[in-house]
Amino acid sequence: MKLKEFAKHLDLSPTTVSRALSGYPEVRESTRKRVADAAIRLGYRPNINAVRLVTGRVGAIGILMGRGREVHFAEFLSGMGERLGGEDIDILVTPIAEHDAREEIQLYSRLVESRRVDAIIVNGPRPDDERIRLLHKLGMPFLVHGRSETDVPYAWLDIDNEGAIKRATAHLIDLGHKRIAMINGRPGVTFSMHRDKGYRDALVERGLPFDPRLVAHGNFTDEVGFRYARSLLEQSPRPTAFVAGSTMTALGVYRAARSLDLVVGKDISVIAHDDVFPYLNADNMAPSLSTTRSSMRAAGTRAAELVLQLLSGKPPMEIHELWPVELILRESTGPAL
Amino acid sequence: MKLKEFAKHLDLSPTTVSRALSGYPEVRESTRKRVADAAIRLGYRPNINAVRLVTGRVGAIGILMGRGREVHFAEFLSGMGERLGGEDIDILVTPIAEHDAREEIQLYSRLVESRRVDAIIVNGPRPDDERIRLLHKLGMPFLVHGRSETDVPYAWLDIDNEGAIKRATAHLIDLGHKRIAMINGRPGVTFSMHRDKGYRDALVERGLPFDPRLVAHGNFTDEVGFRYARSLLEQSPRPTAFVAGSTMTALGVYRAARSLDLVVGKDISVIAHDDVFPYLNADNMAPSLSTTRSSMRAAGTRAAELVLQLLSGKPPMEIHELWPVELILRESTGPAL
DNA sequence: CGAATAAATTAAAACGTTTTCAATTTTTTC
DNA sequence: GAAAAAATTGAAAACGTTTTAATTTATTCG
Repeated sequence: MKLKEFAKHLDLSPTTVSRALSGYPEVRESTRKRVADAAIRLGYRPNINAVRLVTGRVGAIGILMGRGREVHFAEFLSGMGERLGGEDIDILVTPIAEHDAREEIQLYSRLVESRRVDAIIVNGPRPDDERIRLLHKLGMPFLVHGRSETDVPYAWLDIDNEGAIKRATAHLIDLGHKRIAMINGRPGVTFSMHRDKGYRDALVERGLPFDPRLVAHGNFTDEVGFRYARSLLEQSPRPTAFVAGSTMTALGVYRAARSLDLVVGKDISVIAHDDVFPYLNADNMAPSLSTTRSSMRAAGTRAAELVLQLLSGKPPMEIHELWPVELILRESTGPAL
Repeated sequence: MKLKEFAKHLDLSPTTVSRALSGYPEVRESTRKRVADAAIRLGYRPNINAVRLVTGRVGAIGILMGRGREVHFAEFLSGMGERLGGEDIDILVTPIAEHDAREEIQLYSRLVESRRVDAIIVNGPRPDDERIRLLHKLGMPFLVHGRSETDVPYAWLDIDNEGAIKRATAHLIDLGHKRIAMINGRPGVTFSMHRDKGYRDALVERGLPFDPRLVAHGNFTDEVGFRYARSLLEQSPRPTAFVAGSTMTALGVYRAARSLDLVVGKDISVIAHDDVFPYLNADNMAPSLSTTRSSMRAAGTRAAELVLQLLSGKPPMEIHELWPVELILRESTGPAL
């Protein structure tokens, strides 16, 4: 059913019907009601492509899904959905093979230039990020999940990675740990660097030396956690505490400890950052895992909200949000032996 | 830059330019080249909304993301991306709060009626699935990931859950296990039922009784695995083997065993279905986990391919694909004590 | 009551392509 | 070298809305 026939049914002009449905003020209340009812009864829906052509709006937010962080991505997406539920705005996901930075830039260009989306969410930003420069240059509204030092104005939402890890590390030091290992995220990404800094600052502030051999970088997988923890624990003297990038990594650290007959919470302490995944609960781990916690899902919800603000004209520079991170102590941390 | 100006630049009609760019045969090769070059040089791209309006095609595949299976979903999506890379087809993700079946149907209707997508992928089908009936009725091309008994023709791609679990269970029986527990997926979903059947058939075929108290259903989480395994292991006599729905569930089973000082691979055996997640490797678990394996990512890639076939006119009834599942034995399975 | 104003409605012009049908140009054939 | 056939190009009509500008209808006020 098209607008024209639908309007004829109602004995109204397409104009009025269109306005009634999109809630413009200049249509009489009784008319609006009549139109709305009929639309439901007759199942009329505007052709979305026609609407998009004429309004120039697409009704979609774009987001690239890189490989290696699918879990985080899914949670974030799910959070976005929570906010976007009633909004008639879609989420356009472009999967991408992370390795190729050039391909990535091309995909962004395509997304922008073919006008497939109204706004873009950038995740995993780097200190100097070409994507941010590109989007700024092309005038596409975008929100960065995380932060960058790229010298253009941009909207962002981030958690206080530096503060969180600093606090976690300081806590371990206060427990008497002297050799504290850090299994961080991918190198080169801002949030990893923030975490590195937090770690380092805590050491320096309390007069401990910084030993680069105690710091590792990699994806947030069980495997990476295991491999690094294992090799670190075989050193002598071995670290007595670990700061891990994710609960997944912590899983690997636990496994490495077990494989060497070390008891977590006693022989070694572990704190990990927890993005709060419904299927892997820090409370449920054995022993329960001390964490710095910030919900990825909540970030997604908020990010969607901020993008909507961006789209309704709020200047990017006014959208800067830094979330504090909780430190939750459970059984995996204890005094150094 | 619009088609009109762009055409004027080239001293050609919009018609010819349009044809040249979309690769129609009736344009001279030299002209096509000239147009293509100029398009790149001047940065001309057709306005996608105009194209969509006139062609009636959207260039997007829709998929709903339910809660509780985000991990699987993300892998599947990532696989789709692999196939859709060069295709200029987007993936439209609509997150949804799983609980509400009515909401779900509404979202499908919206997706179809507002013509937001050219095809839809349905996941987590149930034996009698209203979504499938709806999509069929509305004439929207769709592919089911999994199977259903809904009485309409539809295209599907599924793995042989029944055969896989039957083989796994039979293997455990052959090892001498008599009380084998099964921690399956959500109840009411076809694949869970197929797995139940495989489990049951294996028992019956080898003359073991079926005890419903040994079967549990729930989401694929560490927590569900732990809770059920723990409570099952506290029964007497306790099960000596577990068939688990996912590696995540197996993690919970491992934990439950450890909490009761039971050794996996010795005191109890565990086989789980492995959808192959990059961040949780069955080989890396301790002990390494025996699995029935089928890559979710590969399924996504293939699903994308099948949808493309559907869109190019292949009849749904000719698209039925059942994948065999490997059984990989590792350290978590051993003879019954 | 009639003019002035406000509210509600409509006709027609976008929006930027693709595609049908017709016209033109080029190539082939005899 | 003209007629016929084939190849290439172009004009104009869709596609289904929203929005601008104009018109009609209702209300207010002196």
